[in-house]
Amino acid sequence: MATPSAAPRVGSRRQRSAPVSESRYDRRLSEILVHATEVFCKKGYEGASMRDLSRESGMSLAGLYYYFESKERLLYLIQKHTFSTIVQRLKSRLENVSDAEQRVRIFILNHLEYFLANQAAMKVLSHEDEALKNGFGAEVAAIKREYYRICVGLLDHLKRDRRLQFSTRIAVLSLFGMMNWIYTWHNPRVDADAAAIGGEMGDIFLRGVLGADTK
Amino acid sequence: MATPSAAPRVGSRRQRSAPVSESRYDRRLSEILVHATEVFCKKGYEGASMRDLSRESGMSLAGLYYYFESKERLLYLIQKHTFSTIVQRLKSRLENVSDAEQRVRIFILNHLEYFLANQAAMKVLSHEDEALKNGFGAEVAAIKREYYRICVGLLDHLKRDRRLQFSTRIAVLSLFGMMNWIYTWHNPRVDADAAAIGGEMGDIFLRGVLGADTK
DNA sequence: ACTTAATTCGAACGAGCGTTCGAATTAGCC
DNA sequence: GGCTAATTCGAACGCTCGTTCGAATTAAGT
Repeated sequence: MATPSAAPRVGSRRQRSAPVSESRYDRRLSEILVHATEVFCKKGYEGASMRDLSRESGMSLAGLYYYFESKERLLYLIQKHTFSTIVQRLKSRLENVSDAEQRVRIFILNHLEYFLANQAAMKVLSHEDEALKNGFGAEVAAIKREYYRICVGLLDHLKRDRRLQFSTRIAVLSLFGMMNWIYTWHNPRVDADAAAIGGEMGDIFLRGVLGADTK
Repeated sequence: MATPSAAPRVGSRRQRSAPVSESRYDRRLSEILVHATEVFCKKGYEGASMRDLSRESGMSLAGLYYYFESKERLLYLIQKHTFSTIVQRLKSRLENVSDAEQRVRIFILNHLEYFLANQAAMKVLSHEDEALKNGFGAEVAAIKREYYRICVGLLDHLKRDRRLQFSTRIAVLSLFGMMNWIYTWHNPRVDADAAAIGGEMGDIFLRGVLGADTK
């Protein structure tokens, strides 16, 4: 989960960008991140205390600070990793597909699959959107903007191809709304899997925008 | 904003259900609720302190407790009032319309109009969904369920009328997602008004579900 | 086995939290 | 103007918060 590798004290940044093998430090940090994600998901960022995180991850309160310098940076690490991963997977999946409609369907499927497979992390990402201040927030916001721009690109492509007319902005944000809202209602014991839900949402959304012919 | 009227100490509930004229107490409580909504919207329920609320509303910290017995009850009052109002407005607007598609459009318009006219309150309602514990939470959840059931009813009506086939649950929750997500992106200086956005969303959503003919 | 560096922890810090209480102030009524 | 009840407030309560520090423990290299 954690990219850096093999340096001791917090604050001093790691340098090797290609970690040959995951160090002990990295593995432990990843574990903590997983537990922290669960706690942030359950109690919210503000509502979760460092003592909660300590209890959940089985490490002493002070021990946590060996791995990151503040609670805020912890949230940053979770958000950055989650978002980077979903963008990277999307890009790789889009590589071999050129049909405009198929590309939108892949976007939806990728988003929902990752969302449901990593519900806690994605809830933290969606729900704690404004929790990070200044520098931390800006970096995550940049990834988010890139992700948003990709979706805009896909829909503009579709619009051009089929000569459609609709507001790309509203369409993209509506689609994100449909998908992201899932964290408030999805129940794995009741609801279908990502492929099925993605299919239904894709049907509704795509019929919706494809029906918007040029007058 | 506050329904009760004309009793002094917190805890003792008010009785007159038809307040002839808004008492001083009610007016002051409403003011506090408005300011508190703003603060909860800006900093989140957990992130906002009673001292923040005191500063914003211009009343001393202790003075606030003359009007409600806890921070949690304050959130409850805000959520309950907001939700009740939107449901009540919806019902009155639906009274004179019988066409199934028109009724869905009214639902969307009502939701977005109220959302954009009371952005702070609706963000608190959407974002602080799980903040209330036990009793308080249950009562708000009941209103929410009623609102949800109304929307299910509208879509089932549409399905029956036009002999469509789609999952009502997914459709309803997708629609709520599209609409509620607006609190994360709407910018009054850039984006259109509720009628225009509601039109676009209604087009996408309705073409989406209306296209789902029985095979 | 010994040394050095990496990791973990108990205990404490000051600050801020939600809430309470009794006294002070104000408004409404004769 | 004086009385009563409604309203407001300063000061403090006990508690939890995020963070720090120095010492104790563990792992790694020789």
